[in-house]
Amino acid sequence: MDFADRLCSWFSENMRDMPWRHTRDPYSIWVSEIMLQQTQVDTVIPYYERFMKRFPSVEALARASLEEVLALWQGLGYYKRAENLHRGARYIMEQHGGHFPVDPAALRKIPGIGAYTAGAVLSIAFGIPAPAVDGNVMRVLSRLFLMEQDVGQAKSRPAFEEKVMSLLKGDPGVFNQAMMELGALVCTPRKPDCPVCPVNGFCQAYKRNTVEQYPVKAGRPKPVTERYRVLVICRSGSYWMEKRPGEGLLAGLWGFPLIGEEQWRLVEPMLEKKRILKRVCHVFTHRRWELEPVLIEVSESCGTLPIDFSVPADLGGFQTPEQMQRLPVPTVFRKVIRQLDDAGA
DNA sequence: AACTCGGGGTT
DNA sequence: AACCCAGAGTT
Repeated sequence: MDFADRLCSWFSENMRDMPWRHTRDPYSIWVSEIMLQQTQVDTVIPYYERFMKRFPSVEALARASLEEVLALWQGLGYYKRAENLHRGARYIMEQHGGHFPVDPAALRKIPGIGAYTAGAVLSIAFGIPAPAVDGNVMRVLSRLFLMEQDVGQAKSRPAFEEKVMSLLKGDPGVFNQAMMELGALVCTPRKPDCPVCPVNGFCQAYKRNTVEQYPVKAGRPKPVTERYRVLVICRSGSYWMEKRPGEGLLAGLWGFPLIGEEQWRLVEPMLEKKRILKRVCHVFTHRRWELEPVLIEVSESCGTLPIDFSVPADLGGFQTPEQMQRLPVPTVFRKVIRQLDDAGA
């Protein structure tokens, strides 16, 4: 039995059940792969179920509004993925008559499909031998072959893709998924379970007892802390929310106005009804927000606040709790809303 | 090549 | 607290 035989036979007996493993429909595989980018399987599953129920086909997704797609995506993170998925559906309708191209170069032109996702769709949906190299696969390969390339660097990718192709045999979709499953269940980042690994006989790092020295990866800088006051402006039971700018962090999502300390010092003395809520902390990959929410009650337009209440309704407005529920509001602002609820507001 | 872009699970 | 996750796009 060679490497692929052992790997795939282990996979057939140990693979987890996932909704997208019951189909080879390219649209279904595409949606799952986009959601799974930098996101763990158990986190994705409920989002995937809801998404496929609402948008069962490329046509259905292409017809939808971006707002509705973002609303289903809220809480999943990396919201550009949702925008690209939506754009991609319209692109596939217009450029390919609603059918997925079976060609690698054509797939790569679809927004949001990069080297990994193209390989995943080609192999899983179409059975084409193509490398699908994600973080799991790089870790497995680096241990198998003592690969010293930094897995965080783009220039390392070709070496990993070559190794995959040298091992690939049988059904490419099964093989690629088996490699990822091995990385997720056995060849884990810390404390890998080498004694039960079906391919430990092929693993050079296991042979030398250096498994935990792989993969090689440069460290990340710590998130930078930013502090803001959050203006939670209440007018007769509704709350002021704004659509964030189209670029940058949490682009296009809805939230409360954030102001720095210096601006707060100008506004704070002029406010009558205010109430400081419990601090909210939220960590992004490279930033850490420490938020101090301030509940402010106003009757009419409050000129002392640095807010323009006369913007178009699609850019900002007073929202009832029910309306807030339907808007795409990222987790950090949901945390603020939670403090509001806890405070009995 | 480096930076940006979320949120949550694990250890 | 550190690390990682079925990565891609921009600069």
